Amino acid sequence: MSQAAKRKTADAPAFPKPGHNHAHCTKEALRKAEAICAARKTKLTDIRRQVLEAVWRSHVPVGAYDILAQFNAGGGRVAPMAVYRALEFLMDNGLVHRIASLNAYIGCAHMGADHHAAQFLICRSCGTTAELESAPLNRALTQAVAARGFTIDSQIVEIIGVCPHCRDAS
Amino acid sequence: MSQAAKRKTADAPAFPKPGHNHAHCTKEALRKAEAICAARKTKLTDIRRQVLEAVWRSHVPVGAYDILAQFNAGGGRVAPMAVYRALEFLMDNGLVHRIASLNAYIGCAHMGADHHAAQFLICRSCGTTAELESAPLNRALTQAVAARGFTIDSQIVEIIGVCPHCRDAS
DNA sequence: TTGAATATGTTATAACATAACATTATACAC
DNA sequence: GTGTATAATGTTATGTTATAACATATTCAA
Ligand SMILES: [Zn+2]
Ligand SMILES: [Zn+2]
Ligand SMILES: [Zn+2]
Ligand SMILES: [Zn+2]
Repeated sequence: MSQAAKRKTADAPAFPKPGHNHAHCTKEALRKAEAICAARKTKLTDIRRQVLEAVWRSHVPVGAYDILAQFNAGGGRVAPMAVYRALEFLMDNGLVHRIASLNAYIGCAHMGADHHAAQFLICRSCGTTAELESAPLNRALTQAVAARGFTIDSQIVEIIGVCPHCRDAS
Repeated sequence: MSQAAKRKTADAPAFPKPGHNHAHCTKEALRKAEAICAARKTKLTDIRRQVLEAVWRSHVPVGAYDILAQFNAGGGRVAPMAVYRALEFLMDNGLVHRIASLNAYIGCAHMGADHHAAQFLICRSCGTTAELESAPLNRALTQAVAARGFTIDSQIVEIIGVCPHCRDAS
């Protein structure tokens, strides 16, 4: 394998496939979340874990009220605040991202990498959303912003399009 | 002037200054909007023009209900739908952009350039928001996305930070 | 001039998010 | 263990953003 190919692969992990073993994604996410909270001495309480699990049900961003509906499906009585507070905790701890263009939330695919500067690919066909993580893109962005004399705090990068699996299926 | 400096200048137009002649910005925007609508054979009706003017009151993105409040300040009775419909028209015609991270709207700084793929710098201090328009950034983004097998439809790029004027003032 | 398309008016409601304050749980010093 | 401070959750209400559905008016061309 060439160096170029290696770099490309490193920059471009696979887009989540329709039939993949998602139980594994979820299990890993929960495991890492426990580890991160332990390391940070923050508490992954019941409701926070449940919200994290709800967010990891799939690779499609989920709305706060969708999570709420899941909780209350069996006659529960959870209030919106509880969900929003859990989401805030999870975002503060780098376990979940908010997708601004969808008003929805998704599990962080790079827990522990300490990036509050994620970039997303959002399939408008299946909804699957993946983190991009491209070093060249980050460099270009940093440079373009600096050239304008602007000091960057945070960023929202959400690319809407069609994922490879939906493209191949059509 | 060197080629490099020219390129940099071309890539990095000035961030809107606090004391600039904003009446000129507004006037130009309205003039271009008329021209674009004429060319596209779409109608810049009264309410649409008024919403466009409201959006151009400053370089700070404005919320739909803020626009509504302006209209109704003198005892008017405009409904939210009217504002949202006008905004939809203006966005469809490339005259206004939505800032997803703020749920707010801003006049397009490059009318006629046919870019539904704008990128924004948002000052968290003064609120001033400018379009970025960086060719290297666009190239990096296109390439990073293509490397993932993703077909891009549209993008949301919003960089939050501190503008040069606020930085210098602090 | 009449019919189709476009634009606006009107009412209601959906969808997303936070404020404010009460209560309960946890941890830690004493 | 007891008190006490902090963190977490519960509860109620409300704020904010956006759209659905249907009625009416305007425009424009055949
Ligand atoms: Zn998965
Ligand atoms: Zn897809
Ligand atoms: Zn101006
Ligand atoms: Zn500023």
